[in-house]
Amino acid sequence: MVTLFDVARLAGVSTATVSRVVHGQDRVREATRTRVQQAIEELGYVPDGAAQSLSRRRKDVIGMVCVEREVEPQDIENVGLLYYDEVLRGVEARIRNHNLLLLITFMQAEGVGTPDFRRLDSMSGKVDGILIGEGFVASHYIERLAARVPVVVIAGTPGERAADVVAADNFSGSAAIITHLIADHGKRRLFHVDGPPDSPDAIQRRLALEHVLRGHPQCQLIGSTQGIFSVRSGEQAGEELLARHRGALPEAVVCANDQMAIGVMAALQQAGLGVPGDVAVTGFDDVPVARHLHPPLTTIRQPMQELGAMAFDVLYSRISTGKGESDVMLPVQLIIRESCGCTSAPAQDGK
Amino acid sequence: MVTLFDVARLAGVSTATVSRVVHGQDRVREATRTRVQQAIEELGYVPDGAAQSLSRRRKDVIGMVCVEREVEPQDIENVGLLYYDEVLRGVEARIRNHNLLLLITFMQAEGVGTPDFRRLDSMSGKVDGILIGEGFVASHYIERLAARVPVVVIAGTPGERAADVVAADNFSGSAAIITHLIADHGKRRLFHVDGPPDSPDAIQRRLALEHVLRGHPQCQLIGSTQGIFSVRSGEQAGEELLARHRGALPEAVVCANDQMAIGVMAALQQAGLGVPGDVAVTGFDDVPVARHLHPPLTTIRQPMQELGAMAFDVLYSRISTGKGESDVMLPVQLIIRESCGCTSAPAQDGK
DNA sequence: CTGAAAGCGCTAACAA
DNA sequence: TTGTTAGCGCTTTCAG
Repeated sequence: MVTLFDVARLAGVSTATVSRVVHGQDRVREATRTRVQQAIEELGYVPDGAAQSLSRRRKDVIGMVCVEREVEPQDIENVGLLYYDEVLRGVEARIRNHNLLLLITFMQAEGVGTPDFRRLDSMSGKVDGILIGEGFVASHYIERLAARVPVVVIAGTPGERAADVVAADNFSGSAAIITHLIADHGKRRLFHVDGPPDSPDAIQRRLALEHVLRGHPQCQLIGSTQGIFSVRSGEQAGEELLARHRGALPEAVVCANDQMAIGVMAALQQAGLGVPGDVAVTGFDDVPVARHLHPPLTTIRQPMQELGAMAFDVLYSRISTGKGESDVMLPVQLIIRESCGCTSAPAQDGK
Repeated sequence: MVTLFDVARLAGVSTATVSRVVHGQDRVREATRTRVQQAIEELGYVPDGAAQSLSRRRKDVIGMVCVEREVEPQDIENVGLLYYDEVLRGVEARIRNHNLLLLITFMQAEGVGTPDFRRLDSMSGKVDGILIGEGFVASHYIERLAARVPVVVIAGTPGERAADVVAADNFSGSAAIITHLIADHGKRRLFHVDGPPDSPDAIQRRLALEHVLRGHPQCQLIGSTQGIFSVRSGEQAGEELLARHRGALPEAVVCANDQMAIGVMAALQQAGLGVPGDVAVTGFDDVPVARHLHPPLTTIRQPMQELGAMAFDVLYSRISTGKGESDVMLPVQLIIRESCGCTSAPAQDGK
């Protein structure tokens, strides 16, 4: 391995000088600089990250934990992936600008057992701060991490003790889409495909549903079922709905996310039902494929990239200044397409 | 920051002993061990990764470079994401078993300019080995990295000088799907939506197309256009096709990947054409949503997770033993659904 | 403008 | 079984 020392010897200077030219900060005589640079080039020298981190007391690496709910590892459906993709993009964009690197790890939501635990600890020793990709990691867990490095939870429940939280305004979004169904389409009989009970996002969305229904006594929730945010679980929800309410179908199925909406639509169409003709369906998130579905999915756009970017900003500010904003909420947007019963997508769609 | 030394002092032992109990390898008297563990617990000690790496001369981190082609940063369509998701899963599964961590970075394919270059260098100083997520990074680039750590290229062109290459059998897959179109559906007039010119995958797939056509003189390629593997570029390809061949449509559109097939189908359907009624369409990759499209997409399944897993295995073997397999090719599978004109999906579909 | 030298926190001989 | 100690490669005062 080529070290600073090797370069220094070849260039006939001290390691301090080499370090200076590598970082371009301090003033070094032009002649010396070029000589050193030649040596660096010739040797193909690249500084050792571990040594730098140790010496600088700073890793220049941010950790991101992506929590997965998947139970059946063989299931082809990708659960939270589309979600993380987008969040990740937002984070990455920022990371790049700050010349940091991203250390990433996936974790099972359940089985918060020893192995995953140890992985997180190990991560916490290699990064300057940690982003938790979804807010349903146990608080004591978070506290343990936060004892070592700053932690920001994305899509978590505001009020986390040891960490900052950045989330989208799920409540308003959910209320908006349900109100659209009721007020603009006159839907009365609703069916709800809920998300996992421990998901802060799902909780807010459900609360909004209940809130809106309370304001519209003429409407009723004819049934509901719980999924795990995956396409497959949406399909199952659709089948269950069919089995239970074949005789008197709901007028609209409100899904807690797009993936499940995809599954529900598939199940409905499989059974020969038309969407939105026979039953309207709505999602939440506006994943990239939502607009390409048949019919295009009416949903709520979460600013997922912004979520990632904002989470990073908060984390970075904690890291560098020690200060941050403990609870940030980002606005969402109703995206009207056709699965709700609207006939053509208004300009809101964005393109 | 809590250090080994702090723990040692609190427990009344030397740092070496603490190190021993942290790693559980060496023999330590039971009483001492518990005393040390209590101290660790009390202080919330977690070893510093940088110091460990420096001392052990090993980072326990694998780097992964995801190359993106995206030109317009504002474009909502996610280009290679679905692809990387799957590959990443394969890699992650292995990483996890080996108790390593994953350092990940995204890079623009174009603009192989200074900024990205520096990011890669910086990564190479923080990892034990690097996985390049797609094979169209310039060779001299790869060589530079490979001078420091082992490098494995996923979906690259076999024969890379400085690195090992792991790829799917694109040629056979492409040949199989086109042959299906010609032999089983009697398609004669084909249109090709090609991938980026510098993509090894796209090159193999195109070569297979030419190869098959050569064997079927009665068939003709009525036109072709080049996309960048994104949904948007597929849409544009579809529009272009429509503009150029409205009068005499092709019988089938062969797309170099699923994303573009999605775009093509959207454009065709937008124009009132039926798929596969008026025009058959095929993809390549079998991304998770392929089966949920309308019609379900006939495509080639690349074993993407296996690609990632295999790439990791090769890399790991290079890292630990210095030996590896320089060119590995994984088999692919024809997935017949409905977009090719078949009426129902045979059992091949997998579920 | 450049060099010498003291660590950063941990590991791993080697001694005891 | 436990302690001592010499680094790992780099940054950063502090002198010169």
